[in-house]
Amino acid sequence: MKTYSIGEVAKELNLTVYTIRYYDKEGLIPFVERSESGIRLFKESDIAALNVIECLKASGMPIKEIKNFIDWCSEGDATLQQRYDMFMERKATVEAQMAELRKTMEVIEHKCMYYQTALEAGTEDIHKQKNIAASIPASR
Amino acid sequence: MKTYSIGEVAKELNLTVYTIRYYDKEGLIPFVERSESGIRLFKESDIAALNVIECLKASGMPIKEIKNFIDWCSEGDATLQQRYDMFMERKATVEAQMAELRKTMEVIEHKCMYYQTALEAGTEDIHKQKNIAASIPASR
DNA sequence: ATAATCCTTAGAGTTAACTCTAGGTCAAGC
DNA sequence: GCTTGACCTAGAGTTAACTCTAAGGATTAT
Repeated sequence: MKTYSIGEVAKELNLTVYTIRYYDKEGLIPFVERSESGIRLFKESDIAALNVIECLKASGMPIKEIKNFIDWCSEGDATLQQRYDMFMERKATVEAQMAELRKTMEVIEHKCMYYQTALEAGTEDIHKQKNIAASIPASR
Repeated sequence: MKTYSIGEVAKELNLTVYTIRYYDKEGLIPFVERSESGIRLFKESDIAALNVIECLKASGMPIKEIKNFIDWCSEGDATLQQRYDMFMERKATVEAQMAELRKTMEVIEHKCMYYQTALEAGTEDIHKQKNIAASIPASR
């Protein structure tokens, strides 16, 4: 079976070798086998597992919680429920993150328009005028 | 004009007073005025500014870059172009983050289904069977 | 066979963003 | 007038996730 070196895996996953060794130290990839001389030999399935780890990381999960999941995987079918629950919870947090990003985007888009208008006018005062203008009728 | 204490602002924005003081230390809120005895007096507009800061933070912008923006704001109309460019760039990065979150979500949803099937079968082997089954016709 | 370029470990250093502590000052209520 | 709780600063401590260094072993290319 073909295997890959840590450098090859790092390049493929856009990680540094330091990061992969750090993940190993933290117990995220206990399944990676070694050559007689101690060199890590990554199988295709190990790379797939690293991709899942990257996905969990992208979902905002801290390394220690990812380790829990990896431990559950090693424990077999007895932990299927935990793993299912974990992914359902991940789904909920990612949905929440998407909702927050949409809110953030709204504010940013509003600011883009604000500065576009200000740029066209050559001054930010154009926005302050709005309120002054609105107050004129009352002052008449 | 009504003002608010740091504690009131912290509660309203769901921050700690430590965090707000830290932002002040980092130069994010130089416009907040003080009482004679040195106590911070937050105006409504200061709270609005903190909301923009929170928005930039939510977009993944580091504090030091947010400070650049705050400095530009103090410099007036001469920096309108920079500020516009900055928000346009923010818009692009938030769009990229949304795209990545969508990818992450796909993987997670796939995993949810994977574990649902495994739970129903009582074993993860159900997924390994797929490949074995697929290889049977060839082995006949 | 020897240089270059991988790989290994243990452990120290870095960075961002808080988070807290110590030692004070200040303002409101009893 | 005194206690209580919120405010202040300077600076130390924490945490997560890397990131790198030192010292050495293995593999490949000429």
